[in-house]
Amino acid sequence: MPVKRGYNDCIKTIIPVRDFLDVMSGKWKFPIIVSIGVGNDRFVDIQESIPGITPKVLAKELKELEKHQLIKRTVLSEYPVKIIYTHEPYADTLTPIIYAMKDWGINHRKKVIGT
Amino acid sequence: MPVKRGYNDCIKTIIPVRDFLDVMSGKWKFPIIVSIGVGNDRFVDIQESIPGITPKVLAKELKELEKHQLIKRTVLSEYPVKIIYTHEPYADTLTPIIYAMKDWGINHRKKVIGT
DNA sequence: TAAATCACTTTCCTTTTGGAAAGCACTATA
DNA sequence: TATAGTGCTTTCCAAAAGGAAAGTGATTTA
Repeated sequence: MPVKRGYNDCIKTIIPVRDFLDVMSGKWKFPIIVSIGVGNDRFVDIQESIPGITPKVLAKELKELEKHQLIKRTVLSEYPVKIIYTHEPYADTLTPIIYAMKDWGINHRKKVIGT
Repeated sequence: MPVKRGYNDCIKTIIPVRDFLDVMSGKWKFPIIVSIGVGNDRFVDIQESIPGITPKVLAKELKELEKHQLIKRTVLSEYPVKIIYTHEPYADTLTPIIYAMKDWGINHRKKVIGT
């Protein structure tokens, strides 16, 4: 006769992981954070540093990152008007995750090519 | 006169980060990996351990994770027929990322509630 | 007056993701 | 024969994400 089974509770890990994903999911947010992190602070510079991103998507993602207090938008009233994007300190908390993803990606590419 | 500007190259980080995202992006893959990791090996157990997931989505994501050699699907010919899902060793390479995401999520929730 | 620069915005469209509800195939037991 | 358990699949649909291409508005220089 079948033994009664029951699932193991993992909600204490799943909830924070999903909190993280709610903020940082999608194809573009990490590339944008990385680009700003290396010093790209202008819209067009960020755009050119990320292959394939369109201005529409970049504008939308920048707004979301600003909303979550990961980046700051500053208007400089010079000519031509400059707008610069910089990291808020909170963005630095993502650094360990970025390195972990980067390491995984490097290893994964080796694995896939090596197969 | 405007100073010539040029973007900083961050492609060596962006490429591996995107390789990672190509495999692991989406709302459900990490929760599924976590659930299997704590010992849920049956379809329905995994389903019940992840709030909100539907069987359609779970089936699709399990196939993708299997394709990427992160989990293994094993058929046990008992009655009733059992199918169990277990981690491949490769799934363990995600552990540091899962902990980093979890820590970030816990801290983020504190920050948001505390505001 | 025309052109250039910058930082986007707008429109239109396709693709991907997610979700609700029901159904199906198999086997075994009552 | 009817019912139950397991692991899905199917259908239909809505929402979100992504992309191509062109346009906008403010300003200043030629």
